Amino acid sequence: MENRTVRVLLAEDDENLGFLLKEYLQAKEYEVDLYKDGEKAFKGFQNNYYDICILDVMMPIKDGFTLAKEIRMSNGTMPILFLTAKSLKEDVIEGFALGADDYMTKPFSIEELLMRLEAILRRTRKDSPASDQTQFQIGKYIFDATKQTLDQNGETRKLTTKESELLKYLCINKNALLDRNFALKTIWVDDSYFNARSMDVYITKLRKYLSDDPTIEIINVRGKGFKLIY
Amino acid sequence: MENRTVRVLLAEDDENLGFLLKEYLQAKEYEVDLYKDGEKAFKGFQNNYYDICILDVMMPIKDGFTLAKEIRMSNGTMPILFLTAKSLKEDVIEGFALGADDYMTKPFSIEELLMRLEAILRRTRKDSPASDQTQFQIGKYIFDATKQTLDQNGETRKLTTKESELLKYLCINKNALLDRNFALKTIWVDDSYFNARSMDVYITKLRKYLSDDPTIEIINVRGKGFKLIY
DNA sequence: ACAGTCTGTTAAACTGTGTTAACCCCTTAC
DNA sequence: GTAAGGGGTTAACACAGTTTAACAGACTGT
Repeated sequence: MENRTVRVLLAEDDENLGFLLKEYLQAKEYEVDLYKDGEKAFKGFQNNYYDICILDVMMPIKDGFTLAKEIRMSNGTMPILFLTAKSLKEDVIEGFALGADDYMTKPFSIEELLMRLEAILRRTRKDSPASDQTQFQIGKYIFDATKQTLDQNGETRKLTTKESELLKYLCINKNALLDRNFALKTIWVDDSYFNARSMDVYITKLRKYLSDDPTIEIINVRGKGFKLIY
Repeated sequence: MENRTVRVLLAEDDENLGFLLKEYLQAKEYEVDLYKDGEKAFKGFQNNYYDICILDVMMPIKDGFTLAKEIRMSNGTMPILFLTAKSLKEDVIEGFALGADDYMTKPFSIEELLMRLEAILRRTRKDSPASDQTQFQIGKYIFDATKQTLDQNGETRKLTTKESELLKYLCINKNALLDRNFALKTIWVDDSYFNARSMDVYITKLRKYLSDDPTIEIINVRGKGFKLIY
C-alpha cells in the first residue's frame, strides 16, 4: 500500500505561527501550503487538491468560519481543523456546526496538533486504514482471522471461532507474551478455572494444526501465558 | 435512510458526572451504557456492540489508557474519546498514541463534547457502509435489497421479505459479526426461541442461494451471531 | 369459493463447537 | 524426595446451530 504524501492547506495570518507550523509539519513529511488570509486560502483551495484544511478563525479579509463555509459548499467531506484564540463556547459550537473535525484553542502544543491531525486522517484517508489486521503469515501457513481459515500450500483448514480468536491474539503478540488472563477475559469473558482448562485444550489444537512447520512453536510461560514463535 | 441509534460506551467513575453525561446524551437520542470502572467497562465492551467509547482516564481498578489498549487489541478501529482532568502534554500525546480520536480535558462544556462526538461519528459512520445502501455486490452475485432480488450472471432469483432483510443486515456487516439478538429484534421483532429457530432456517436458505460461489460463506459465531464472508 | 402457490413457523433428526473430566507429566518449593 | 500445582492431552458430553420436511395461513387467479 503506497502512502502518498498528505497535502495540508494552512490558513494563518500570524506570520510567525504560520511559518513555524509549516516547518514543523514539513519536517513530519507533510506537504504544506500556507495562506495568509481567507481569500487567498480559498483560491488556493480551488486550484489544488488538499487532504485536510487547518484554518485560523480570526484572519483579515475573510475569517476562518466564512472560509470553512465556502470550503464545505464545494466539498462536503473535506476535513477541517480550526485553530483559534477564541475559546468561547459559542465559537467552538459554531465551528463544529460548520462541520469541523476538530477545534484547538491557542496557545496549543504543536505536538498535540500533529496528533489531532493524524487522528482525523486515520479516519478520513481510505488508503491508510489503521484497520484491524486480519491476515497473518505464520511460517508456511496463512491465517485469515476474518474468514477463520488456515491455509497451507493451497489446502484450507476451517477454524472455529474460538480457535481463530485465540490464534489471532497469539499473532498480534507474535514472539511476545500473550497474557493468560488477558486472553481469558477477552476470548472467554471470565478467567475461571474451567475456562483456563478450556483454553489449554485450544492451545493443544492450535499446536496440532501448526505442527507441519517445525519452525513454529507455541511455548508456555509458566503462570504468565503463551508465546507464538516463528 | 433508517438511522439506527448510536450506541455509546461511557466509562466514568465520577457518579455525578457519569450520570449527567448519560442523561444528556440520552436526551440527544443516544443509547448510553455507563460503567463505573475500567474492568466493568471492558466486560461490557465484549458483550455488547458500541459505535463509540468515551473513557475517563483516571478510574479505579483499571485506568482509561489500559482499557483503551485492550479495546484497541480486539477492535482496531473503534472510535475512542478520552475524558480527563489531566491536561499534561505527555498524557494527551499518550492518549492519541493509543489511537484516540479526541481528548477532552475537564472541565469541559457538555455541548462541546456532543459536537466532538458527532464530528467523530460523521467520519466513522460514513466509511462503514451506509445503512441506506440498497445494492450489494456479493462475490459473483448482485443483491438488491429494495427489489428483493439476487442476480447471478443474468439470472434473477426473487427473495422473500425476510430473506432479503436478513441478507441486507449480513451485507451491512460484511466480514464482521451480525449480532443474533440485534437481527432477531430488528427483523423478527422479538428474540424468542422459535424466532431464533426460524432465523436459523433462513440462514440455511441464504447459504443455499449463495452456494454457487465457494468464496462466499456465512459462518456462525457460537452464541453471538453470523458473519457473511467474501 | 376453490385450488394452487408462496411465505414463514414448527418439528425433529442430525452435526459440530466448546466445555468438562480424567489422567498424565513436569516444574517448583520445602 | 515428595507434595502441590500449572499445564498437556485425549475423550466424552451437552447443547447451539444445521438441515430437511411438514404444516398453517395468506395471497392469487379463475
